[in-house]
Amino acid sequence: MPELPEVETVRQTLLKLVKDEVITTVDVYWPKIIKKPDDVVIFQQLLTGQSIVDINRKGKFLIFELDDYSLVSHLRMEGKYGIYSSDTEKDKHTHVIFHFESGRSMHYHDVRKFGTMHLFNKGEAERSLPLAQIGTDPFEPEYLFEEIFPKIKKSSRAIKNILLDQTIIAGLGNIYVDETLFRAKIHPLRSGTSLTETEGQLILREAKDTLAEAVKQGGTTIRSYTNSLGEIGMFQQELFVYGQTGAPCKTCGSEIEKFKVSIVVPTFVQAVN
DNA sequence: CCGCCATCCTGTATGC
DNA sequence: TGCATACAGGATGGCG
Repeated sequence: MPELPEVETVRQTLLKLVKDEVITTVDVYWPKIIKKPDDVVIFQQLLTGQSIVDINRKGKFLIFELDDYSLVSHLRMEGKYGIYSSDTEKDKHTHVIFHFESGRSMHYHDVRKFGTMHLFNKGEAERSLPLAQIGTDPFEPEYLFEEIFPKIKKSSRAIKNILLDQTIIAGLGNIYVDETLFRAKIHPLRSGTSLTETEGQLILREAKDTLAEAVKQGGTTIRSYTNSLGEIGMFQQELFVYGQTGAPCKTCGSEIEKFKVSIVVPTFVQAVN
């Protein structure tokens, strides 16, 4: 559920809280979250003594830059990081705790346990899965029409599904795809092959603009999302269609209707008029 | 190569 | 009230 703007908000908030912290020990309560290395004990050993130099982001992935390693973290639907004093009890849904020399600790909390962590040697993260397959993020310089539109144009899939495909554009999920297509006035079921260059340019521009506005607002709070200070985002006030089923359209006043784009990648909502 | 689908999870909502 | 079922959703890997 956290998409690019929410992950970016977490990155900025968390960096201020943990920059230069030094990891002493790591507790892992749900080992399946740790995807690499295979052995969780090795994961814990490698992290010991590492300091957090920086936090980067690619699409929806957070990348903790340590002295010798990069820790790639995906929050999936409900993953959250919070900072506490080290004597704070873990709660039911805390699955990983990073203890710091300062006496504070960073808890990874994830009700659905879908989040993932991959630890790589420095420099190897970008060319390894999962990052290796991830496409351009709209805030990277490679976010160019001539790079991306050909990939859209050759796909027979619905444009909504194409925009959700992280190998083509990184960072969009259901919320921002729905908002982008509404703003671009492109129907979500239009096939990639049917889109004109003008429409493609419009979609890519609206995607970036929508994400940029959402980052400014601190993201969108739907259900449980908050940043690492427990703060909610404000972009939900700006939503035209996502979660607006039954509400009047902000541009034409007609009722927002919901329909399913596909079983795997559900729901789009839009106004009828 | 391409697209579809199951899988991983559990809290919340809905149906009977 | 309680139980059963549906639903939400990102990325991966397997299949046709």
